[in-house]
Amino acid sequence: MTQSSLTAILHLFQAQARLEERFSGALGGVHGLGLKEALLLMHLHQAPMLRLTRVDLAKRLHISASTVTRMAVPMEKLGLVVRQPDPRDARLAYVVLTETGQAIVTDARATFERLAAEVFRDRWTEQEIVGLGELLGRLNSNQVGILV
Amino acid sequence: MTQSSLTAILHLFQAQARLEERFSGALGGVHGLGLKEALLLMHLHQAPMLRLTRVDLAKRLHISASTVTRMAVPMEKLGLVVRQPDPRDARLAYVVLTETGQAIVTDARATFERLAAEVFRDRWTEQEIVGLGELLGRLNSNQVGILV
DNA sequence: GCATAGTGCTTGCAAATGCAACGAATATGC
DNA sequence: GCATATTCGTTGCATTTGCAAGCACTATGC
Repeated sequence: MTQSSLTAILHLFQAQARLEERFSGALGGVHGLGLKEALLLMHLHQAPMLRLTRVDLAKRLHISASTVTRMAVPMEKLGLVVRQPDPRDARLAYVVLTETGQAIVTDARATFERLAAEVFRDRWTEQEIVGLGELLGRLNSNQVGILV
Repeated sequence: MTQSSLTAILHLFQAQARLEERFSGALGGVHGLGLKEALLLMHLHQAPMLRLTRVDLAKRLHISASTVTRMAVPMEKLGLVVRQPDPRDARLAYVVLTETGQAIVTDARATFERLAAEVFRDRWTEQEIVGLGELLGRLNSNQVGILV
């Protein structure tokens, strides 16, 4: 049991490292977005009112709040997101997806899907892909994800 | 097919982010090693003659060669690894695991196994863990991993 | 053999990132 | 109500990291 657990975890780390390289390059080339920027937009895309606070984003992306603050600046300048203070709680500053941002995120998601399909194109059956997704999903069962 | 592929990839990213947090914290607390340092040592541990060149390490760890150079410095000072030039090719500088390093890597691997087992402790059957490992292993089939 | 190309490693520099401290605002305990 | 604790967001600072350039060495083509 401990042997198979270690195997699974090490393979997961290895797989992620390679996939991140692959996705970062391709996403950056197509949309000028980094992988992390794309994931941020996708989180906003499936959030109620297309918005999330910065700490909420930080938790979902597993990065620090300061990084979210800094990532948001250039994305605001590009018009992908807008800063929106909360009228009830003056501490909160939502990051809101704009219409431009929605268009970009739709595009980025399509690229994501294409890249993901490529990963499994050879030697994978639909059932295996679904199985992998379900097992990994179970690992994230107490997490907030992008998927609807 | 593209939908299930996307699901699997997004879950993989999400799972890795959480596991990296978990493992980084625990490994650092126990051995004073970062996750990446531990993985570097584990790669050396299963390599022929307990050694690898810096570029080889970089490829296996999916980091740049300069990062390997810099990571090696403090680990040499701690006596975990030693620099060993190749007599045949003066360009090569192997990173060699010392006896101290072997002891540490054995320890770190035990910690790794314990942490990995914890991840799956609840709601996972042995068969599911093995299945996950095999599917992820297939994603890495053309990669050089740590596992023997 | 020699010129050229390629490889391994290091270093300078810039970008990214986390941590801790801070200020502002809200929540809590009494 | 008020004092204290907590939360959110930002900023300064240090650390980490990759990229590009450079140096030393080796392989290749002729």
